[in-house]
Amino acid sequence: MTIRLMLADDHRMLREGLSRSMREQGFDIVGEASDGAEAVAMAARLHPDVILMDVTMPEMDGVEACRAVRADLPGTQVVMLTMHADQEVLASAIRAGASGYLVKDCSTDEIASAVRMAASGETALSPQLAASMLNEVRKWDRPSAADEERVVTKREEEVLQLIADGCSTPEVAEKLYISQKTVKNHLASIYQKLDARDRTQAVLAAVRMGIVHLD
Amino acid sequence: MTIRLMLADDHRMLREGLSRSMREQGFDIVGEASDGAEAVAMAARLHPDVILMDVTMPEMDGVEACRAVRADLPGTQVVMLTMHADQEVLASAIRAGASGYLVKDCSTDEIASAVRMAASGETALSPQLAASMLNEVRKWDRPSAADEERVVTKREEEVLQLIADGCSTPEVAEKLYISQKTVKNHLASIYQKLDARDRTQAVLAAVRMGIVHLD
DNA sequence: TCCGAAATGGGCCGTTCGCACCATCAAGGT
DNA sequence: ACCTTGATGGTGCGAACGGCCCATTTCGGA
Repeated sequence: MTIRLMLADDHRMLREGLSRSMREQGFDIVGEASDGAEAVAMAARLHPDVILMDVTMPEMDGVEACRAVRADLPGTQVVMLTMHADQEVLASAIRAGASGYLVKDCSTDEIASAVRMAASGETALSPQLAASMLNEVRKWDRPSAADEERVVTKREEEVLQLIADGCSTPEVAEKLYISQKTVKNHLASIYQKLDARDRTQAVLAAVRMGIVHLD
Repeated sequence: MTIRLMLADDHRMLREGLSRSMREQGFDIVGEASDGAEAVAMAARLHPDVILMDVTMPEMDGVEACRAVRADLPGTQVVMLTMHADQEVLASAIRAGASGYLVKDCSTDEIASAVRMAASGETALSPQLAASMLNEVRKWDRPSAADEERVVTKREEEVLQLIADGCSTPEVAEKLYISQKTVKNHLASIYQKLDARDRTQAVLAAVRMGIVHLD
């Protein structure tokens, strides 16, 4: 019932250090690969429970290797290791099917914990990464947090929301009890403010800015 | 240099237990509130460094209270406590300016760690929440990861993306080296598949489904 | 081998859109 | 008192749009 662990990293020193640490933690180190392609081939042969995989490797990067492994071996989980808390890479890794994502300066205990979680089907990521993701979420929110500094007026916002909800100009006019011309005037004003040239761009810009919401 | 901590939770038992634990961890518990409104008023009087705030409270919920505190007291950080790893609430809390988000069954050490991180301007969240967020990211990815089960064809997807990027029909035609008519044909096909009646609705539907991306 | 889907294209027609010009009226700030 | 802004409206024009008919070619699966 010991977890069969495989390592993939191009730095021998880190690999051997990790190997020793993980063995002490009670894992069975079944193999070590020094690049992505080798990792994929070795995994197909050894069917490890979990692979600790570096992101930056020669031949094939860790994310690609992770994708390949996940496609071939559903029973094998992949925990990514990286130098920096980069949420871009994190997103790629998640999409590639990684079960965890750790920055390299985390403790042996943390790595062991992440591996055990991965083996039991759970997901883990370093606190640093979590914080990074939170900052991302915050960034997404910034525009809509600009409460009173409205770029578009209340009425224009209503028009935009109705357009986003699927209304045409006549329908918007009907729902707001105004003429089609007024709706067009509001739209023209919106186009200027949001630097859009048609309703499609205006609605997309509004969505990006959090002015309107998709249901 | 000890951190001045305030607690806000409607359950006396939990509050007192937390108070004792945090005192043992070396924090200075300056106040305890039993609902959101009281928490906001007390925070304005005491100016704590960090508030440990429950999400579900009478009078004013934790998220609202957090928003109020963050608006009044820039120097006071808020760490949210919750029963469940609900990413909806998490997102709200983040938007309200929370510096951390913990599930209630995490250890005293974890709470203490999160409070210290918050006090030093960092952000923390429980592993459970991290996993929850990862699942969200995965979910967002599912549609695009559903490689072969594509609702729209590759070509239609290209058209949609260009429209989303701000191109008109003639411009899409030019960029794809096809006639305007073909672009219209693709769009007509898209309208059927996505149940849209114009390009605006089609693009919005595609955005919702993760088919196209906003930059 | 044949069928269907995908991708390419044409023509026609009515509607909608975006832009140009404009006017009126109420509200709020200098 | 004046001026700006927001919201309401009008006319007209040319381009774009969406729906409808249709055809051809290519390509992979039944």
